Order: sequence, then structure tokens, then C-alpha cells
Amino acid sequence: MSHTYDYPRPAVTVDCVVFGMDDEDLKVLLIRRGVEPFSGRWALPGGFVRMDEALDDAARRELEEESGIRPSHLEQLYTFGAPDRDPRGRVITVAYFALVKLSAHHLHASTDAREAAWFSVWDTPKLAFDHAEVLGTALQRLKGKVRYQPIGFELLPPKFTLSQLQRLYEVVLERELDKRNFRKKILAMDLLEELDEVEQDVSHRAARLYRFDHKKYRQLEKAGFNFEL
Amino acid sequence: MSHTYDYPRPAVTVDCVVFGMDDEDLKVLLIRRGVEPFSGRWALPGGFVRMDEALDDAARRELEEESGIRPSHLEQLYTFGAPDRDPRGRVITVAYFALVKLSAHHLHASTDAREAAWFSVWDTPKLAFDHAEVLGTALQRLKGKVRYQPIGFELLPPKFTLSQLQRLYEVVLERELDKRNFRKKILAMDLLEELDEVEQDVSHRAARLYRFDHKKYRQLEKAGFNFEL
DNA sequence: TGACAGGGTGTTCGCCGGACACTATGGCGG
DNA sequence: CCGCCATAGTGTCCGGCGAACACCCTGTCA
Repeated sequence: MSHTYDYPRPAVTVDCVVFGMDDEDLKVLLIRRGVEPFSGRWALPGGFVRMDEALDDAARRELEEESGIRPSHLEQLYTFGAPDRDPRGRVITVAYFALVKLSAHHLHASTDAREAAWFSVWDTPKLAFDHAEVLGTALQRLKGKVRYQPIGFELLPPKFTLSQLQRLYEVVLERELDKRNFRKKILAMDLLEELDEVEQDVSHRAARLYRFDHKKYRQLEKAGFNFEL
Repeated sequence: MSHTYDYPRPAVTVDCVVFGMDDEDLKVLLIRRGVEPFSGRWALPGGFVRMDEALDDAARRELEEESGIRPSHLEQLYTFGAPDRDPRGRVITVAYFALVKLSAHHLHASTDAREAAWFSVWDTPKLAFDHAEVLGTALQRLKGKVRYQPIGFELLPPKFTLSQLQRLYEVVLERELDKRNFRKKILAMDLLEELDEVEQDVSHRAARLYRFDHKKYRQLEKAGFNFEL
């Protein structure tokens, strides 16, 4: 079946930059392409938008189809539409930005025969299309946003230690933070629930676990509170 | 001439939210539609993206065609793609956000038979499509961005008084600012060039004029300086 | 039992943001 | 010409917050 229009139309895709965090590093999800163009190259998960589908829904669907992941945070990032960004012709892509708790998503291998894997964001292979630029934009966004919105927690397991949280901020912001000042500030916000649990299976003194209190955050937010760093 | 594709494709447009500032209020540029759908209604300037044209270029072109305006600041805002946002079918619009010096753009009336006019952003007529939502998103962006990037100056004439600048911030941020603190802070940044001129034709003491020093800003920016409020 | 690998904790100081009120000028009208 | 009006322009104090900074604690493992 074919479709005919009076004027030429670009194709529209969505692509997702999905970030996850393991104990050392910030990771991004990539898919190895199995078809031309750029067959064999790594690329961001994504695909064509259906005619009856909202853009956000398309992003979620493609992500789930290609990796099985349902992100805990998803937002639109930027729309890339350089006329020559896809060798097949005019393709405009609406890029999305997603955060997942890596621990909860041990990639059940390739859901539909495509290979998916996590890469350190500082050390990715050469990417297809303009996906390196998209990734760069997403990193900037993450770096900017993490300081004034509590989205960093979406990258950590539900229960986490303050050291994990600090490492996360250090990796994302690309600078070291003072342990005492960091703890003082984050605890002063009163957004973390101190649990009666400590981490397990570590070969040194075990750290206390905390949980982010979404409900309290929403309350404070309404009252004009601003999360910052 | 017609164009045929294997899969259906959405149409892609750009729409521009153009802000200007007069002595009292923040304004937005609207165009009265002359064709269906929403004929007679006011809408944001915009139109279809050409096949060989970057998105930014499309935004600039449509804006110039419909109003003669060449904005001093233009950036992508957000992409709106709800399946039912246009009664003609699937139309995805990439919205842009633009700032102009109102004084320099006394709308040479309708460049191509369409009616264009400035409206107070707090008091617009009912808008076509989902343009009210687009405008709301743009206002949020302006409000957020004006505090940590010196884009407010794009809304003022090249030479302005500190009172004009303060009024601009008050209108955009929707709150009153203390005159002494505002002046202290903005002057401390050392980004304003104090001119040997005062405003003319006012029926009270004339205020000194200042000019924003773009060059100095770029230097400081490189050195890690951060503009704030 | 000692060494190692993080965990956890307070104080000081300088700066900046916020609150706050009066004098100075210039135009205009009476 | 004098007084009024409308806006311009100016400085201080205080409290809070961010930045710098070092040592003891605890649990594990060899």
C-alpha cells in the first residue's frame, strides 16, 4: 500500500538517549543496526512515528520493542532535522532523553534479534547518523538539569547510599564534590528517608541506605521550594 | 505534482513564538489566519518545512515572509505532535522561540496580505490549533532562561535605562524586584557599558542609558562566569 | 590483631542576597 | 519663578549559605 501527497513530506522518527548508572560510570544504551544505512554500527534506539501515535508514545514503544526497557523518566530533548542527516532522504528525528535504574534492567538480550548494550558515555563507539551530536545534547541537558531537579534519583536503585548519590553527581557534573558539604546540603533538603538498613556484601564498613521521598518533594515543590544541586 | 511513499508520513511545520517588549508589557506576535482551518482566528506565525531546508531556516523564512521580522534571538522550543492537533490530519510542528527588539520592527503591515499584530502575552485572543499551549511553553522557557542567560537584552533597544531593564525582568518573572538590589547586582556583573547619554523627551529627570557588552560577556563566559538573575 | 577501605561527622569564614528610605533632577503648570 | 510631581539614583546591616578543611569509626579479611 502506498500513500500520496500534494507536497513532499519528510519522514519523522524518534530516537532515545537512555542513561543508566552502574557503580562506576554513567552508561548509555545503544543498539547495533542490522540494516542499511550504517548496518553494523551502533546507534540510539528509535524508529518511525506511527500516524496515530503521540511522539512520547512512539519513543516509549520503540524503546520497549528494541530493549524491553520502560524508563522511569522520559522527556523530549530536541528535534534534529538537518536536510542531510540521513542518507535515505529527509528524515526529521525527535530525540528523547530517558533515565532508568540500571539495576532493574539487565537487558534480556536482544528482544527482536538486535543487539543492545550499555556503553560508558565517555567511551562510545562511532555512532550512526548524527547520533553523536544527539548524545552530546543529551549529556548537556542531563548536566544542566540534574542540578535543579531531583531527576538523578531515577538513575539509582530505590535504596541507595549517600556515596552512590555523590558519585552520580560527580560523574554527571564532571567535578569532585566535598563529602561533608554534599551530605550536609542534601540532607538539609529533607527529601531523603533514612532507612534502618545498610548495604550488604561489602568488604568494609557498610553504609546506611536512603530512599528518595517523592511525595515530600511534590509537597515542597508546591510550597515554592526549589531543589538545587 | 504529487509524492508517493510506502508508509504514511506526517506533515511537518514550524511555528514561532516571537516576544517583544514595549514600555509597559511583554508582547507576542500573532497572525490572523485567512484560510481554513481556523480562518479568522489568530495564530502563531509558521508554515511548512521545505524538503531541503534546515528547521531553523524554515522558522526564519516563515517569520520573515509573514511579518518581515528577523529576530535577534531564535532557538528551538519544543516539538508538538499530538495526533489530533490539526483537523487536516497528522501535522507535527517544531516550535521556535524568538526575541526581537520591538522598537526596530514597526510591522510594515501585512507583507503578504495577512494581518499581523502584537498582543500582550497576558491577554491574547483565542488561538488556533494548540497554539495557546505552545505560547504557554514559550513563556515558561523565557521565564526560566532569562535568569541564567542574558537574553533579556534582545528584547530592549540597544540603549536602555536600568529601569527599563528592571521592568522587563519584573514582567517576565511576574514579581517585583528591589531597585537598589537589582542595580547593585546587574552593575556588579560588569556587563553593561555606561553611556554618556540620557533618555530624551521624558517629563521628569532623565535616566542614564546603558548598552549591553556582548563581547565582554563572551569573554567572561569562556572564563567560567555564570550570568544569574 | 592489625591493616585496609570506605563511612561518617563540625566549624570557621567570606560573600552574597534581601530588607529597607531618603535625597537629587528636571519638566511642567499655576 | 516657584513649587510640585514623577522618576532617578544611592549605602548599610544582617542572616544564611557555600567553600575549605581532617580526623575518628567500623567492619572485613588476611
